[in-house]
Amino acid sequence: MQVIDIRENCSECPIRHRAVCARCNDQELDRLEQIKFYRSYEPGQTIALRGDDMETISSVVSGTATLSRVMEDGRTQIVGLLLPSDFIGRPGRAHLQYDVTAISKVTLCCFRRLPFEGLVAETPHLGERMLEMALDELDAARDWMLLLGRKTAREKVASFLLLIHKRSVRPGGETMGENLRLELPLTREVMATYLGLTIETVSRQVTGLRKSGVIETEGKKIIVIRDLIGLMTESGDDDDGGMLD
Amino acid sequence: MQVIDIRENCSECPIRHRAVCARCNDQELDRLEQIKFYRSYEPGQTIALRGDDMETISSVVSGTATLSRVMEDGRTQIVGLLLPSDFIGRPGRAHLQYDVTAISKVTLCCFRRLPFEGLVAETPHLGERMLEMALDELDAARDWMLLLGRKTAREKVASFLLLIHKRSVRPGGETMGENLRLELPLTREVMATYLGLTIETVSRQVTGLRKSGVIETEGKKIIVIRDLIGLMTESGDDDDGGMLD
DNA sequence: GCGTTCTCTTGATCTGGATCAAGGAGGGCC
DNA sequence: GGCCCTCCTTGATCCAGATCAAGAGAACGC
Repeated sequence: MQVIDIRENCSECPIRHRAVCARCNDQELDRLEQIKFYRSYEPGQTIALRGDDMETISSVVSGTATLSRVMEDGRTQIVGLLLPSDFIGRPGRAHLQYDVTAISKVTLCCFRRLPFEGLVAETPHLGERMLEMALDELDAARDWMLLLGRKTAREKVASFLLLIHKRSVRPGGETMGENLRLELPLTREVMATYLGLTIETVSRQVTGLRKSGVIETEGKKIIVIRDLIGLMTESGDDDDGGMLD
Repeated sequence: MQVIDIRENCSECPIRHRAVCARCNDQELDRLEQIKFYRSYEPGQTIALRGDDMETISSVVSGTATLSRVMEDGRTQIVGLLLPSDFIGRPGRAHLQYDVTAISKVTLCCFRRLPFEGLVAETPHLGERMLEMALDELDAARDWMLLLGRKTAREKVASFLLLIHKRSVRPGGETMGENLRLELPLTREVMATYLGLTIETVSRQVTGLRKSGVIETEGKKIIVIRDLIGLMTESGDDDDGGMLD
């Protein structure tokens, strides 16, 4: 792990309008800017472990990390993917509940917890945004509960590809809606751990989706969606994908 | 559904110190008291459906309700149990994401959404408490993801009994820690829908736990925990059960 | 260039939990 | 009391996905 000295300007930050600071005005942003610092991690590196003191909380600026829970015998479930703008840690709790691991090169924008909590108390925009983000994550977690509890392996893999598609469209909005070429930020193993499957089953289902013409693969990490509607059908979700407002 | 006219006194409310209003002082409570009203529902009754306008948000005062997600072909996953003090609805979103169903007689303490949102904006204690509750629910949802994705049927049923045990101890704290006689507020079918299992598997696992001496049953709804440590072992969780602060 | 290593794919077999199919056991109601 | 009706239990069988096993690429170091 590396602490980076360069203090970049918040107003040019790539996650400025989606992160916890999204609603802050210039003055509030100044205060955050004064206490922030950056850290970065290499692929595979542990960012934090369950039970660790959470002295700092942070936002993902770039890269992908996972939030996971491990049973004593080693069985592991990823309970959240952390993509740019996602938040790590929670105010008011000193210990982390999950393991956090970088799966690509990750840069975090960090704050010491106590000063940040003070700022939240004084800055309604920050508290509101934290609540909104927590509720969005709660909805995402509950959707994932449906996936884990009731979907078939095929539906799980299709749903996962749609999730990556949905999240990869957002950043700049470029070529919006037709960004059908996905670069998976995860290995098959991470996918399996997220989907509640084994690596072999994930591999077979990707092959199955390819053979049925819904997707194409280029190497291991690139998936091209050939038939978005077909993929949505395979995912078992009702068309709308939920969320109208 | 029945709207109840009697305006009970908040300060004597059974969920006063656990619900969304837990942190409010007397003055704040007065303001809430002015806009609240009660509704009650019979077992099996639908409280709200996915996509409904959420004109009111509410807290569960008594009884048990479920939050569930249904696939087009009928497969259903319960994504949350709503016990007394739990909150239904979210500020800032007009449409509900899940179906809400009463599974016993349920009484809700309701607020119209827009006035409530106004109050949240002016009452930091309310916003803070909402954030805390949302984050607690997020942790619970993530723990459930581990259960759904990785636990065996036996572990799921044992974990469920421990969950009910944990939640049934809290209310008054009476006979704390030794409240080993559980009255299940759910049928086997609801348990199965919550655990990502079928009703037959739940039944077999309850029988299995009984035959191994960990629990005893009295009729269908009463479970007596004979060996709490054994039940924890069967649940597959590490001993501590997490959460130290 | 060429092992070495890591990840992914594919095949064969096994198994936990689903599904299909009968009862049993209360409990409410006349 | 007796008859439904609902919920639960138990047994028999099936099957999706796990597990076990063996390569096949691709990436990397030297």
